[in-house]
Amino acid sequence: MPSADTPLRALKLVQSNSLPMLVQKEIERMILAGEIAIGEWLNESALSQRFSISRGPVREAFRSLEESGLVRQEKNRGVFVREVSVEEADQIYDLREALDELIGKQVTACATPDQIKVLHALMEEMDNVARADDVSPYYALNLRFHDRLAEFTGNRKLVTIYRRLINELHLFRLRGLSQFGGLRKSTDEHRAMVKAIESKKIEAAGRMFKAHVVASRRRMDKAFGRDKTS
Amino acid sequence: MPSADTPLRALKLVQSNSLPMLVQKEIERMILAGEIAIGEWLNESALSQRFSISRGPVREAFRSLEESGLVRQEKNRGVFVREVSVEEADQIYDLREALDELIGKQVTACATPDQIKVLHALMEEMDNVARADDVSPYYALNLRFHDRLAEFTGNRKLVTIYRRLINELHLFRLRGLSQFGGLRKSTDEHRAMVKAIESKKIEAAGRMFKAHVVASRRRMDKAFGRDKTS
DNA sequence: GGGTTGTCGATTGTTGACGATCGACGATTG
DNA sequence: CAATCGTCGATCGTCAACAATCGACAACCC
Repeated sequence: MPSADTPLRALKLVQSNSLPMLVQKEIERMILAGEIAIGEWLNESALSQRFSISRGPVREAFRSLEESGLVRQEKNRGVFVREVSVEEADQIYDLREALDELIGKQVTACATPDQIKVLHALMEEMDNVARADDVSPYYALNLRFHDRLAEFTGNRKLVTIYRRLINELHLFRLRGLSQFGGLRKSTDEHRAMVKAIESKKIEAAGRMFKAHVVASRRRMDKAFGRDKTS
Repeated sequence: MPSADTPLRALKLVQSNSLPMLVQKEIERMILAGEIAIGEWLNESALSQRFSISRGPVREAFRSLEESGLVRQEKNRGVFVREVSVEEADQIYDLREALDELIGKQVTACATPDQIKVLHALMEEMDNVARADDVSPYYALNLRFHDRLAEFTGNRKLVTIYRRLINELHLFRLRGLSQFGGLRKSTDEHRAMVKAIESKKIEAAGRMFKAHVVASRRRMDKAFGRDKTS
């Protein structure tokens, strides 16, 4: 949390963040936090008034958000929070399988002891909330866990793409509000993944990561009451 | 080439394309065609005057272009065509390996005879220009070939991501204008890829596609005079 | 003369206003 | 009474003007 208490920090903040960027981040936060419902219409002037700015920066933020897949724009109608269909979620999972496999391999190849410590710490936290079957914080921690893994590859483009996909999947999950459980199994898989990283077996880690996504997709399918026997 | 000769087409065109979108596409074209140099500064008002519109739509187009990775924005300074570093190109190739492997597998799993025909046609064209060592048209055909393959997966998100990566790689290539040859080897690999698709061997196709990216990266490294012995 | 500081033109950031378009509501007609 | 058409309010698309910021050049001081 970057607090702007000192003038120095405030200066850097003002220099780096433009109005449209700030608006973009705030709207993104609102969408991901569920403050704006899926499919809901985003009123340009209402938002600009809410932020006490004009419509220009809001429109620019909309363009960024559209490109990153969070909203959809209809000409002369406005922008809406995107609704991710089942088919699309499926396609995203296909991508995640490939990307997570890559993440597993790359992290195994280049992870530092410090980074592995971070992973262990996150796993411990997740263990705690999983024991209490506390889905909401578990979900957040899970996101952080996978995000860190993506970061540890050192591949910034990968991180960007990965985050966008996760965001869109989040959009899909928000439709059915069930957080589909399987917390214990998930933690077991995480443990196996980190173990694979520590053992420096690149290919094995890749398979492990991919398997985790596959299992994760299965859990989701189950929660949404559809079987993928094919 | 979508000609707007009939009023019906023009209507659809006007309805779907907004000014910012048009500008975005045009600037994207200019960048990829090399009409604007790498690192070059994009003058907001100059562009708006050139298109006979105001600065608003241009600014919105900039936001989209930034999010898609073609330009970089510096606050109070303007936007510049992004310069893709060697490190970044490397990272993109890592991603391409994973994505192309996925593409190979998925296309093999679901390609229709018609689609395979399209691939054959493209390969034949490439053969012709390769025989003449005509790099420029070969390059364009190669892009189309891979783009079609991505499309044939039916995974729209994959297509979007793939195209962005290809665009950024193109940005990198534009730095050193050498189109790094190896045309014959490239066509051989393409033939092997399509053969794998036709034989319906999913895993083999995946490996073949990945290998093509690896070889392609090697050729680039060579052309840029750096060895990857590590 | 080297370095610093003030000033200026150019460009970006932001705004408020105007015209165009859309969806909804109510009037009209068969 | 139902279906269609016209009108109206709300919202989007676009624009032109204003304010803030930057880089460069020149004047100034030591």
